[in-house]
Amino acid sequence: MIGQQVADSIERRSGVSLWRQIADRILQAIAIGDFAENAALPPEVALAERYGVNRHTVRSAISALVQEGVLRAEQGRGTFVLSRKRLSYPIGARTRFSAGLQGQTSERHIVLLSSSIEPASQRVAEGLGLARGADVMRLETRGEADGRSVSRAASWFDARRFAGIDEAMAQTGSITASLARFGIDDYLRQSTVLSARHADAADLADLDLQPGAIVLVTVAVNVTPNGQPIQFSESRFPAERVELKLSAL
Amino acid sequence: MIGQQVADSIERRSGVSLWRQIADRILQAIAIGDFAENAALPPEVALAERYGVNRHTVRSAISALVQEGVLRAEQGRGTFVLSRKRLSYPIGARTRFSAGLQGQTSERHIVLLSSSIEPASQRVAEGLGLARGADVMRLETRGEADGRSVSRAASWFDARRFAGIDEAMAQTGSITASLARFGIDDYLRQSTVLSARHADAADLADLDLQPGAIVLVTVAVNVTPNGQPIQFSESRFPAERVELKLSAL
DNA sequence: TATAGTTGTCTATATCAATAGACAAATCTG
DNA sequence: CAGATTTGTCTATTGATATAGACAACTATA
Repeated sequence: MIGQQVADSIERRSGVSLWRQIADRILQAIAIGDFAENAALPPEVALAERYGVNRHTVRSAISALVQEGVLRAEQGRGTFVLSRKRLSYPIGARTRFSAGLQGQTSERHIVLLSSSIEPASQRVAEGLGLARGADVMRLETRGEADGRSVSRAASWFDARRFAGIDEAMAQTGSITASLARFGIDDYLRQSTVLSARHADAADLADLDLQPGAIVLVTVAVNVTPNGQPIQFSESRFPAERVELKLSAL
Repeated sequence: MIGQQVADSIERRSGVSLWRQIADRILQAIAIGDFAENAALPPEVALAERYGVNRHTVRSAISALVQEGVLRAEQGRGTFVLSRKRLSYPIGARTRFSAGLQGQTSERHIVLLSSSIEPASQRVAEGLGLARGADVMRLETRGEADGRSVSRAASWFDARRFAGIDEAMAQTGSITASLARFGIDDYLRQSTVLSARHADAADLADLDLQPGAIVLVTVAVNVTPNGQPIQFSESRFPAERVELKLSAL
């Protein structure tokens, strides 16, 4: 047994079904590296014993992961790991989507899903240093790497200062490039608050997740080098595909 | 409706029961501040309609939260919010347990649960810059603030250099103070990797959580100012009680 | 080519999760 | 006090979850 892999049992009558808990464990074991890519999982009977459940329950977990494209089951041979480990997404003073994932993926970009102008809510106004109710431009975006959805975010900008930033985003596919059109050559991450929760219906659809998945949530403010807030954002990352690596810049 | 509170619906046949999903939503709404302390929740029928479920399902969610000490239900009057918002736990180059929570709580300390000497696993050895299998001291600790469990961690130290650090921890209740006894006046956080998952059986017991809860997981390395690794740790935070605030120091 | 080991399928049963409806009990308001 | 609002309790029914056992289908290997 590698590391301090705890032989933790499973919780009953928890509101989370046993098959989902086991699927979570398997996903995590893969992400941690307990199972190499293309390696065979232990046979169903062994897993059932290890988790203290019926073989059929293990089968439910596995079939969910097969559906999800993480595993491949072959009758008579075994069940094999397909999926890669989690992407490691760096967060620090200079967080950039594409720069951060360099080397880990061959292709990545941001897709603009929608944009709208709305009055600033309390927290958006605070984050951007505007009056509550002031016009803000809201961009809904999805980050993709190698065809997998790795993030889903809402960003808010001062609608007056950054009028037309939605078009810039659609054209460039990059926040950094879009801000450059408004004379912002550099920006820093001022603050990041991190939490986690179950994915809601919107997350499931946008990030192509299975129900019951967990998302990491960051709420952040980007500022110019001299401290003026320019972007307030809430991003959601699928915990099964992404981990956040904090660099203290 | 405050902010962009999405009226997101609930996922069926997800492996996560509806009542648990709704309990999660309510917890989150409280943590975000949608419901003030002592405020009344909307009546059960209203919640049922809002989430598109039966009233009994909402009642299951509420009774779980009552059990958990987050809500208080009073017949004829309504259901009220007891719990505080989430603690905001700072993470940066100088992360210290007690220093970080200053101002948010009146009382906090670290409890040493157990200690042992074991051979270093792969990742511990890498983190501490030791040979795999070298003796390391492992400390299991729980962080408490105002009587609530807010973290659960395993820490590893070079057993030769820090022989007896377990006793120091037991006496001082502080990592910083214990390290000082070994001539470490200052240390920095070199790296932090962040992920999230469902709480396992050990987490549930240690952090006094209800089954189905989510934990934030950080894996970190602390180093001396000149870069020598001294501590490798894996910490788990209950997502419903704690958020992590990243400071780019 | 046997045989052991593995995944796939079927039937049956018990428990949990969710819906539905009705009414009691407590509280608040006019 | 009367009526409206809200939580608490009960019964009944349906579907999802989990267990149990048996056997078929396929694969690898001695």
